[in-house]
Amino acid sequence: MKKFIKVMKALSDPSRVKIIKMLQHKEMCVCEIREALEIAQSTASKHLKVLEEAGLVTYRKDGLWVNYSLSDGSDSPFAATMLGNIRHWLEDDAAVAGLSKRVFEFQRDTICSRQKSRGARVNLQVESKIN
Amino acid sequence: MKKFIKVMKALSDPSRVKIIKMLQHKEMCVCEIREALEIAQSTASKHLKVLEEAGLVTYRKDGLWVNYSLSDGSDSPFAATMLGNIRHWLEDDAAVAGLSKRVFEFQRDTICSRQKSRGARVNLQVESKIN
DNA sequence: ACGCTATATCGCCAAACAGGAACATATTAT
DNA sequence: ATAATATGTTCCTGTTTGGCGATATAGCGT
Repeated sequence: MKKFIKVMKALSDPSRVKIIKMLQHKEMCVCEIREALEIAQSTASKHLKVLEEAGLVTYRKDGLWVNYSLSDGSDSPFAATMLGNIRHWLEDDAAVAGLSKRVFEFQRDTICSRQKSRGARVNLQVESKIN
Repeated sequence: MKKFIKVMKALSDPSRVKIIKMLQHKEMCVCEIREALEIAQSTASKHLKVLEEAGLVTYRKDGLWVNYSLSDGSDSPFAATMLGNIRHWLEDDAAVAGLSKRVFEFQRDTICSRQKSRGARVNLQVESKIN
């Protein structure tokens, strides 16, 4: 029961559901998710922890970055089934559709300060938050 | 999204999940549910309202009693799918299994003061709570 | 080694929530 | 009409939760 409740609780928050919907399209690091949902970094991190503990997402460390992706569901049959359901669900939701359309625009190279390729800095959002 | 969140929130509480699992076996009135879960009447009533607003259960008034049963899911596709999933899930959960086994022992005739048939009063629980 | 940076964790606050007791409502029986 | 009673509603309380800022941690480049 506890595992089931954990999955349901994890899916009871719009931000977390949006994260799941975005991860359907690509692996994402925390800063990309933060940028997409326009929430604080600590908030994004906490949401991801909740999803991870429910068995809905996994992470893969790549140097400084932590790449989150949907779990294969081997941890929790509840999580596996829910991920399957949610894949089809909410496609017509305005917020979800908007994020899905823009999901490939959120790239760590342009969002975060440290750039793998030395392209121009376009991280206006980050700078404005500092002031 | 709001409807989806409502269903997930409704299923995020152990008491509500137990109610769903019991309703798989039979229609139940509030006092039977209260007795089964050992919670206050107001708490049971509130839980049922949450489930009803999520489209998971319906009620049918029968005089003084209100009989709750699982929704057919026509209101919410999310609710319909979840009810289908939960039907198989949690069967091996200790608390759920215990309730399923005893679900037919919780009868309004013996639990509540007013008896349809004028059998002996066996509502010891209610009386003890009054003292 | 040292700074820089992406992420995790901690402390805090406000809102939401589960629980119960008390009260309000509606229906039945006398 | 009056009493009895099953359920809904309204407070109140303690706990949980989502949000943020600040700090700690870990890995990279110099």
